[in-house]
Amino acid sequence: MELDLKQTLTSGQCFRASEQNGVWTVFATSKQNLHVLTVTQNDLSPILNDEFWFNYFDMGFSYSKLKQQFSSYDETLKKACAYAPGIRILNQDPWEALCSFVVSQNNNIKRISTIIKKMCSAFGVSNAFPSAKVLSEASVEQLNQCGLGFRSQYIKNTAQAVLDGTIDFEKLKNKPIDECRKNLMLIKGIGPKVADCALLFGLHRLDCFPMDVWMKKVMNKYYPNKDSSYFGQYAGIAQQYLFHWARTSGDLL
DNA sequence: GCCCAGGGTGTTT
DNA sequence: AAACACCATGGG
Repeated sequence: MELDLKQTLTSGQCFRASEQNGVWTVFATSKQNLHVLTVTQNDLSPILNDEFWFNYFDMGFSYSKLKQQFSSYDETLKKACAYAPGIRILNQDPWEALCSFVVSQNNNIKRISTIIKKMCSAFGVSNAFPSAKVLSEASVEQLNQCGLGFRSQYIKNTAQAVLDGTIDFEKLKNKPIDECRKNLMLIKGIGPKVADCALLFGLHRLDCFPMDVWMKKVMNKYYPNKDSSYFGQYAGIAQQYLFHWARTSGDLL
């Protein structure tokens, strides 16, 4: 079914999935409600038979056709697609995605997961992702308890912006991508990379092309005189294959 | 001890 | 506009 749980859930798009003895547990938010998934690679029916999780894993979109196209672009992208062909772009809650990638800055994936777990347990209702209201009202000292460090104030700024309407995810859905990025970057603590991740993983804007340290290495080495437009309207998906390959395969060394 | 991590801000050239 | 220090924190 061209969904690989491990490849998708460890590719650094979401930070609340874990595996034990082959059993995956995923926590996700929808309209401030917590969804919990328990699933194994051998039996994906909990995803295929549930409307929310079907959409979360983007099961309505054909990745195989896209991967064929990508593989004709160049050898690097072909290798990245073949390395983890079961990756799909998740449809995450916009608020949770934005928050998560504010946490991600100058940070590593394991520590991001730990921090978000602490945030959910400290500020969330029965382990759900904390609301914007709760986080905006939390003190910097309380947020620091989660290990946020210098990002505590950034989280507060972001939460406040969502509360007062400076950021309105519903409106962003109908706006051109440049306008979306500009809007998000009004907040102190949200730069181009965090904005792109929030748009790609939270609002499913597949043309967004987040440039983190790994993607900068990839672009410098393999695409020295190109930019994201080279990858077309689904550049964000190409980015995800390239990112995961670069970060975990060791081929870049 | 140093350098790095799905970066951003503020200051200095 | 490009280069740089600084930002907390844990792991290598």
